[in-house]
Amino acid sequence: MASTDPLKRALKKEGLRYTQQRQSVWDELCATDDHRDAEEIYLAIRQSELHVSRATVYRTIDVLVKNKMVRKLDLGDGRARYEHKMNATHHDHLICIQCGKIEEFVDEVIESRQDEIVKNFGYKLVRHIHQLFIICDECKTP
Amino acid sequence: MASTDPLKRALKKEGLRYTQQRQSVWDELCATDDHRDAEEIYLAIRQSELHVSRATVYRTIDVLVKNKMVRKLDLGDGRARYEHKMNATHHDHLICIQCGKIEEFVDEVIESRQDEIVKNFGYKLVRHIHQLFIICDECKTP
DNA sequence: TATATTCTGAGACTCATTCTCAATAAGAAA
DNA sequence: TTTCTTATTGAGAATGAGTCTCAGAATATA
Ligand SMILES: [Mn+2]
Ligand SMILES: [Mn+2]
Ligand SMILES: [Zn+2]
Ligand SMILES: [Zn+2]
Repeated sequence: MASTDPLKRALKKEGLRYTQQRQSVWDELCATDDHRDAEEIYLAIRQSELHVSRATVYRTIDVLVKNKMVRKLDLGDGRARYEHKMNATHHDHLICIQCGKIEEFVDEVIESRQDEIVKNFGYKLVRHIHQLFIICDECKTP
Repeated sequence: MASTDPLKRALKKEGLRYTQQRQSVWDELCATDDHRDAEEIYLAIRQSELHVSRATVYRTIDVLVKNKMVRKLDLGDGRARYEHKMNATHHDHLICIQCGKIEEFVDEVIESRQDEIVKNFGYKLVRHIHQLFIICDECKTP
């Protein structure tokens, strides 16, 4: 019965126990499609009755990232951000350098070009980071 | 006579004084084409007779980055890396996830595709980060 | 030379993240 | 269920890159 539950499946695979805390971290990450940092996840869970520590939030996120349920983003502002990968396809990000707003983009031309570049070097692409920094409409002073 | 010296020109423009310490940081950054962190720059200068503090290394690098003489890179390993931009054209990086080796690439197709993506959103591209993580030949176990 | 201003270095500080370890909870076994 | 073993948790200490402070040193200006 646990095989359809991605959290339980991942924990079993890792030889880890299922706990309320781990469930709450995963639930909170899935609650929005935002790109939030660990503190935001921590505070959101604290809003509810459940008690979770920062350490547990970080530790659980690590498991989720390792099992490809969550993506970790480094947007250059000194703290990692996370987004769940439930029924999400690969995409990269546009970031407003003024307000931090994040938008997503996909471009097949770039994706295949990346593979080609790496192939020309004789390597294999493991992963990539592609971020476009812009100034969004609200932040543009006319 | 100072107008041909990029350091003196930048310092003048910023209303800052020319000092031995600032010269040494710039010299050390130009000494190699590597992508080094602040500690490496600091230690390299210390190898010579000149005394420089970490604070001054960081402060000087900030001035150089602001004046586009040096590029700051965030390769995801927790500390910033720097490369001088003397007679260097724009490029992005391939990084070995095993040994950290860095190689450079340029791709005009990707560069123009980026502009197009951003234009479709109605924005203007300020800067971008594009990193391809691979496993290099030496790190590949056959 | 005298005076005003900027720079510098040592080390304190910040802040996200990781670590420690005693108390607690999960789950296997009985 | 109760017991027993082991993993998990939380509080706060530790870490580490980078920043800040401030008194003394250096530089520019008069
Ligand atoms: Mn996203
Ligand atoms: Mn480079
Ligand atoms: Zn904005
Ligand atoms: Zn390698």
